[in-house]
Amino acid sequence: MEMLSAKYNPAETEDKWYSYWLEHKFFHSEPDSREPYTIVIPPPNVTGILHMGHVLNNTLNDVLIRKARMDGKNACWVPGTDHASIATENKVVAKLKAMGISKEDLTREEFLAHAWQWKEEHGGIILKQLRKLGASCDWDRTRFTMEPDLSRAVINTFVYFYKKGWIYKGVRMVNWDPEALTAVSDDEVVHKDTQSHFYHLRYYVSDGAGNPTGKYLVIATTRPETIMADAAICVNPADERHRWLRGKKVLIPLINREIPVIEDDYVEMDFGTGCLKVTPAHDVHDYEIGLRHNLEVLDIIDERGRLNEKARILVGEDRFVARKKIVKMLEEAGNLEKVEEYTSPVGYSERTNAVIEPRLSAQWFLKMDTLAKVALETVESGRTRFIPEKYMNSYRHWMENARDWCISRQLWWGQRIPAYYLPDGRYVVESTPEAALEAARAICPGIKMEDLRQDEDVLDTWFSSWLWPISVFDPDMPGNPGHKPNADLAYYYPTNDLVTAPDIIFFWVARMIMAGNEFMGRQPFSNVYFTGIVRDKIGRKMSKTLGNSPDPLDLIKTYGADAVRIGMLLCSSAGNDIFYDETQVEQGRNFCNKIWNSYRLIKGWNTDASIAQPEASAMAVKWFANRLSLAVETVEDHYSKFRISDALMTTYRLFWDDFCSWYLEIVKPSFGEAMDVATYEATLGFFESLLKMIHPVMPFITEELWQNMAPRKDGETIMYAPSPVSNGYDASVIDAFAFASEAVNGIRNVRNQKNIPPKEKLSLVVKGWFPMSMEGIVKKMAGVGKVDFVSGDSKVSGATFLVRTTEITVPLTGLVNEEEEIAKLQKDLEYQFRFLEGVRKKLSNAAFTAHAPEAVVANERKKEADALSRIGIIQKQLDSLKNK
RNA sequence: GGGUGUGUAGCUCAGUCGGUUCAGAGCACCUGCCUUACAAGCAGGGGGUCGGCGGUUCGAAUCCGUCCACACCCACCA
Repeated sequence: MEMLSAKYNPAETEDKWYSYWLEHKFFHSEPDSREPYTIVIPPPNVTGILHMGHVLNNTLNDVLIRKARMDGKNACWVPGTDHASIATENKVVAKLKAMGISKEDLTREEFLAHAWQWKEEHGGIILKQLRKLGASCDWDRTRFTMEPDLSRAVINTFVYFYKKGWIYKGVRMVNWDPEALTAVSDDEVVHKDTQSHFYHLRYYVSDGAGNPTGKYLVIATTRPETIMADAAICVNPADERHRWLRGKKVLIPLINREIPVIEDDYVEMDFGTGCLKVTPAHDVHDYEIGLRHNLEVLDIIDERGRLNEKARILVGEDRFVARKKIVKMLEEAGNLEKVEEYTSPVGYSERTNAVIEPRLSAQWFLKMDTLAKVALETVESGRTRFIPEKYMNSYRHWMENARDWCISRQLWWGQRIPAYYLPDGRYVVESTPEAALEAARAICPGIKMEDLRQDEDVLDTWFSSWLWPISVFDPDMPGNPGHKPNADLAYYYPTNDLVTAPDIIFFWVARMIMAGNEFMGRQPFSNVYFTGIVRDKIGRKMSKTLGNSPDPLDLIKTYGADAVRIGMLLCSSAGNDIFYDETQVEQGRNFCNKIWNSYRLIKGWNTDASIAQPEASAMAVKWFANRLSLAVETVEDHYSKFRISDALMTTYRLFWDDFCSWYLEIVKPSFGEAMDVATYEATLGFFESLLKMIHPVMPFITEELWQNMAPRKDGETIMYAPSPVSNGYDASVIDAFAFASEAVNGIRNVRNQKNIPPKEKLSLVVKGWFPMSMEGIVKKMAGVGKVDFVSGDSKVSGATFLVRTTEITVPLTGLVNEEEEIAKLQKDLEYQFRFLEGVRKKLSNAAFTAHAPEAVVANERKKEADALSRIGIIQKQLDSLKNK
């Protein structure tokens, strides 16, 4: 074989192996007799592009799915995209605007044609990008939430709930986005403290004939532009200050419309002036007061946030412009008493950042009570587990307070609500126009198709994505009349793990649990792993506007996909935000290089059957076999608890420290010499096990080396090589090696301090316990030629150090500075005395020996004995140095 | 305003049941090395009052209280 380059080159290998995997359909899954392991991707927006959050999420997904595959499960990762109605419609509107086309000038059909074209151009880019990351999705199963199949699932679901009586239409105060021209759900409103003003306005008491008397009351409002819609002034019935107003009428400034003064407990006496203007059409709470007092609802703001003709003044002005103007008018009219600076929470649209306008409109709602109750129970019973568990609390709070879900959106991009109106205003809900016509004829014989008008609204995007774990397998959705059993659904559902960000716990996770329970009678996934939010290294969220988000594809190009995956995983403990730092990707790249070069070393070795296995090598093989088993157990434990970064770190250190720095250095033959066959084969075996352990996190380099290290047939892959298993381990071997490595460190330390070149052989005098099996290893790793084991009374001089209670001396006549040696020993002695003092204090405490468990006390006694023994040794050394 | 969570080395984090020579890891840093796999490397090293205070206990990074700082979620004081 050709010489491998000194540096790993990811670009060359990644495309090659990804194509190989695709070619052999290694990612594809079909139901069979194996245990299934299923993940559905959190579908990214169809027109989105890959950002660091996706990298994190999909790396974790890929690690889990690859691990499961190597564990022998039938692993299926279903990819796909979300039509993201508001986000996508906004993008299309913006694009059309740039082309000089306004949405209003288009018919619904024309607009949708543009939208679909946009989708064809940009849709799925993100899925292609995921391939660069190594994501092993079953691409044959790729889904899109607005494809015909999944749309059918959505419509059927709507009809299902409507017929169940859980979907209803109602006029409600909704969160209106005047830019997107649609209602949005409560969850899509972001409250931000906003600097504004508190205007104190005089309302004069009417004389009964619509003329102002000299008396007035004062209200405080942040929205003076809505006074024309006032229906009453409200005071608290217990408020003495305003008793005189009872039964009076007052006049709205500027327009002089007469409104009553009413009383309601809602009004806080100590806030503002104690007088509240009630504007039922433009405030949720005012609307409720209006209902209680039977007040007129006067809507003076249009869908774009402009005053309409009902306002009588400032008609056509934007609400914020109108606010400025009306303040001036009020001031001139003498109605403005004062203006205060004021900060209050204001709702903004998550999508457009427009200030939300509370607005009355007819919307469709889905009842949440039963769905939420069952969904809460699913998580509380542990059928779905949250990792980390802390999200349980907010989940419970939300589920216990879930309000009915406003599922209609005044958009075109999405599934159109299957409600069909008759000319008389009645409507029917059916999954197809034909069925609707039939239903309509039942209540209105002779009606024709062209008489029916379908509802203009579409459904909230989440009303399709909540079906995702079911609909990707069976778009017909169980629960509907005539539904046939579906083999895929039966096999893959419920899915195992869901990896997602915590900010969509209510939008998506909770609702999938609801749909899963409703249609399947059980949870859609067993575990939900919440990732953190990816931030830059100084803690800011990654965003386009800040420009602090690297392009993942650039990173992959520079460092390689494996390195990017490692960089992401290194800093990702579950549930904590991720502070992304490019140095972590560098660390990943360095690790790739380390793996690469260790392989170059092994590959360069020649074997010679006539060479006997050196003792040190035999011991190293024995030790590493044990060490490997221990690590496998640790890693498995980490995976079982979703501690992915810990699993990675354990593997990383096993490879770098134990395998490269210790094992390979021990078995490495001198330059130009051959190696014995037994060691060589054991080494290859270890290396393969290590590659398999690393593969889920670094798929490309491990496939490359695995393919290279032995002849492989076409169609073979490390992807399906079984995960290494533990054969159990002998703790005494691992401990003996640990002792040996401490001894080696001590000797190297002496070498460093005395400036002894590495090639110069040292001799060693050992007093005390020493694992004889490790002698060869110590000799090789520390450059030691001769070891003398002597009794405790022997006098030795040189550089001395302790390993546990064993005294090891490097005899160095000439090189040892006795002053320094004495100072060092004295310092050590002091430490030992302090330590002993602490231990004895504990032991002399009667309460301690009485209360503490036997094992703890015994351990303290051992500590005492060890300390005494070490003190004895050090003192003897000091004596011999001083008496010279 | 209410709730939840976090605070351990310069940075990112682990630390399970209160007790192992427990104060750890990785990175960064310092010193010495271009030693024939790897300078993207090797060998060695320094560094923390476990956010503050108080309590429980024989014993506290760990449990309780309180305060401080930060983060997130929820929320109608017009």
